[in-house]
Amino acid sequence: MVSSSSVPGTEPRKVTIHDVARSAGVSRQTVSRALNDKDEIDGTTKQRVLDAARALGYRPSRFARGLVRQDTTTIGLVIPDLLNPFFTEVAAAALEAARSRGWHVVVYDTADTAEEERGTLQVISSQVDAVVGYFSCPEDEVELFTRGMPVVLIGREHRTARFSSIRIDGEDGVHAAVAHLVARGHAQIGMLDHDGRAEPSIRREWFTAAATSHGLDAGMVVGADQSADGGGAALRTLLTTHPDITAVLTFNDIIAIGALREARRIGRSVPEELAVIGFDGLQLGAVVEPPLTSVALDTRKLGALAIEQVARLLTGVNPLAADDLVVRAELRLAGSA
Amino acid sequence: MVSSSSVPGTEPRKVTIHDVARSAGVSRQTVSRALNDKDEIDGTTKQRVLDAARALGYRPSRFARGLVRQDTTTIGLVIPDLLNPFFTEVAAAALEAARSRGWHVVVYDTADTAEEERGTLQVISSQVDAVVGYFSCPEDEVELFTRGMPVVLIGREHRTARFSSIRIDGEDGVHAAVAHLVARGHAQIGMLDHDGRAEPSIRREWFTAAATSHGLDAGMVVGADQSADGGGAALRTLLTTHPDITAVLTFNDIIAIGALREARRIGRSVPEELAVIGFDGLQLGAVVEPPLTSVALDTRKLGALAIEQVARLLTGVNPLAADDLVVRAELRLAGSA
DNA sequence: TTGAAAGCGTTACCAG
DNA sequence: CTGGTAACGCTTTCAA
Repeated sequence: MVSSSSVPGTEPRKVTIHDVARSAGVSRQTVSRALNDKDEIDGTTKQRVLDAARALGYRPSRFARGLVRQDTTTIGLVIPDLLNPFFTEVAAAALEAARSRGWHVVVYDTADTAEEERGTLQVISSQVDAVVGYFSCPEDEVELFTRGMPVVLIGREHRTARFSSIRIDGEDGVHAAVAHLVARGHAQIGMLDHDGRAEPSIRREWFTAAATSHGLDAGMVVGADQSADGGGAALRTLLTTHPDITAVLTFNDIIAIGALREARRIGRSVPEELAVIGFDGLQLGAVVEPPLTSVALDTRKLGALAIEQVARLLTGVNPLAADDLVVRAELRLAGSA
Repeated sequence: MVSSSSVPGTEPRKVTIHDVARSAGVSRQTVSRALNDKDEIDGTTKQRVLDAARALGYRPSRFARGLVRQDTTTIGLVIPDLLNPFFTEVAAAALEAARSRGWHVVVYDTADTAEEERGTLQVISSQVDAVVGYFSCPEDEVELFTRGMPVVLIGREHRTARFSSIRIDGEDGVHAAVAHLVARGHAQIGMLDHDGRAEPSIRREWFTAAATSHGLDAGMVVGADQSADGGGAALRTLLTTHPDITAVLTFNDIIAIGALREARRIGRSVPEELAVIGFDGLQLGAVVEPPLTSVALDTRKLGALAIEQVARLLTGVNPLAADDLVVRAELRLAGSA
């Protein structure tokens, strides 16, 4: 697939520490000392070595160095789509948490395809010490490739989990959202769910439970494509079949933003004539008009928690139990509901 | 799930290929063969080795492996703020381009601080084969730490460049934007520039040139904080001092989106009473209402070009010249102007 | 089919 | 302050 472009003879042999040593007329040891800023070296010698190194364009091999001093930790961060603001936020949070530990993070964007995901799995184990992220393929497969390497799944809404996984608990948040709407006098509440996956989302289940507990019809749900356009289209569909709906919850903020836009287009003012509540609490929700009310997730905590668990798994001390690997979503009021 | 003993000080010595070999009663290379799916091995032996490896929780050292077969390329991607949608898009593009080459990408988010940038520079050279990204510190410093490693700067709007750098050329795009506004009858056009850096931005220079060439007042410029709120505040300031302004260009889309929101708040309809044109052409511009007209950059091309140049630098064949390392911005009409 | 030996490029540990 | 020598963990010859 990828042709390794190699013009014969152009490939310059890699300059090693040995070459520098010879060029500077010292031993490899001394070169190492000069380059690593050790004390036990004469100033003149050091300068001579440094000059030689520069002249030769020498760069130490990260592999050789890593082999001998086993102190660098690199984790692999696997996300389905960096352009999806939710994953962007999680990634940023994970990067920050990793950086504070001095870790390096290799990021893999699987483009939401099983193929890329598989490709990533194949290569990742030879590049990192642990994996954090999101996989949609069967856990067996993930386990197969990651071997004994620590794996922390983020926000995977699955029931079984052989790995550590950070669970997102939106039950209370969604309940609060529905309660809020009811308190505002809404009696017909719909939902724009996530389309695509086979089974109904767990977020929908939360909605169903909350609506039911308030004695509402929990059946006014349509699937939406995971995009703003998808949210708009879904809202249109929903209002066609259920014209008396006055409020909608959505699978996530992207869909909610699309619904917001659609509402404006069809002339229903928000929140007066249509209340909209998203899910995720993205920063993006603050730039739309009106600002989006959302069942908000603390994405920084999400990322930080994942990295924290990786750290524990890596050292083998006190890994967090499933009950502690939870991030709870909370209703965050803004202008749209 | 195997939990390694969680007693402090019990840090288990790393399992090496040697341990597996001994456990399976074979030599090290036989283990290597089994693990790497080579043909020259008996099925039974292979299974025995695999079992032993699994039982011991063996994972090959990526350093040792990398040392002996030098075939993996890892590049470092340095960005100021992953949460800034512009950099998100660039990062996604770079990831995609790197992935298509089978490269790994270590991402560093410098949080827009000189300190983190410096920290990154210190460690990056020992982790990657080349660097792509954005630095705000003096180029001398960058050079000092990156040694002879290929470095490609993205969209750095500086005049001097000792490294390869992808230049963003918005001159024609901004000219087209101003021409468009003039054609629509706008005679008072302001700009919301980027605040913060010392010198005026090059984007402002483009605006000045374009406005002047149309015989307009190019002096109606205020600085804006790089955020939606900043854009809103800046618009307010601008309209206070120049109430007759009917159109604004902005340093980037984030600021423009803030301006859009502010316009709605103060009751000026867009584009009828105030035309707004952003810069960058972010996907984000499509979800606001009205959709944002923008001098758009092809961020995918930006990322792809950077990776392409890294590839050439790495192999040493035909590196692109400065003239080819340019991404031109183009006016993309939408609803806001 | 398997094993012994020779590196890969670097740093750590002792000598001098 | 400097230089041998021995790892580090793995893969690649080359023999057996």
